[in-house]
Amino acid sequence: MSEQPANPADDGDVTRADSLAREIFADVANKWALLIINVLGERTLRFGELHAEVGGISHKMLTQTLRVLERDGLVERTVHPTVPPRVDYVLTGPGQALRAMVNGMCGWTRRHLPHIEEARRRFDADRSGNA
Amino acid sequence: MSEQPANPADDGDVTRADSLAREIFADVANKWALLIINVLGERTLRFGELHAEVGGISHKMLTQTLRVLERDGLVERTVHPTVPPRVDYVLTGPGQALRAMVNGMCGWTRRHLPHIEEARRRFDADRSGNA
DNA sequence: CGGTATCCGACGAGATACTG
DNA sequence: CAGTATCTCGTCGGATACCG
Repeated sequence: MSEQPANPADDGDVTRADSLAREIFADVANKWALLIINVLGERTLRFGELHAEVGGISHKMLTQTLRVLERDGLVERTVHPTVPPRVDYVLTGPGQALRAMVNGMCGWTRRHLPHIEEARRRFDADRSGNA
Repeated sequence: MSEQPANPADDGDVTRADSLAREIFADVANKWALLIINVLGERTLRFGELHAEVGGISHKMLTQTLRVLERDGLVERTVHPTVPPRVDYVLTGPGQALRAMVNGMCGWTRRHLPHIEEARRRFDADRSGNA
């Protein structure tokens, strides 16, 4: 990520690593993935609990996003062969490291909520004036 | 954000604030917005410079995302009435605070890149086996 | 150079129904 | 209860072209 001065000597691998980083970043930098990581917090949650705690996410998107996170090794999925079935999700080490940042973002959102709300009003007011 | 125990007494405002938080979070929690905030870093950049530094973003998405960020008061847009026109973008206070977290995420991506790459290989290998 | 508008394909994402 | 499959539609997002 970030700046690559594009050293002419070491081509062919920097770019590969960079595109991979982009890919991973895209996996993680979306609304649902971040919300899931956030609610997963420290403790293990079942599929249904996740569904309830995230709120507003469809059954499909939840499984889908969870698979991506599982594939990237951010969450661990444990299937208990009981009936009815029970599946637990828990953050891995890297997942928890990421969660710290996501938590920061959530805190940021809460802290700056008034500021942003006002910024929006001003912005919207300005463009009504000279439409 | 985070857990609202849903106190039965104070309805009607928590939910409004919460949905607003969701909205803002959604504005910010997407690939392009985060990448823009990241490259904007500390210093002011022109539209064209941003376009080049982000890399892979279309003309349209750049303007579009910038407007959202401007509306939420995360970036400040300054138009110089010259010819050819020149437009500068810079992070506001809240924008810089957020950038810190985004930077963290980028660092995280770089650090865990090998781990994730391997996790992916294992995941993909496993499901080839019992397809 | 920066922004807007339009067209259009591709995927994101919900609803529903079925399996184990 | 958890997951997959299919169908559908809305929106994201790229390409192009035109204004200031």
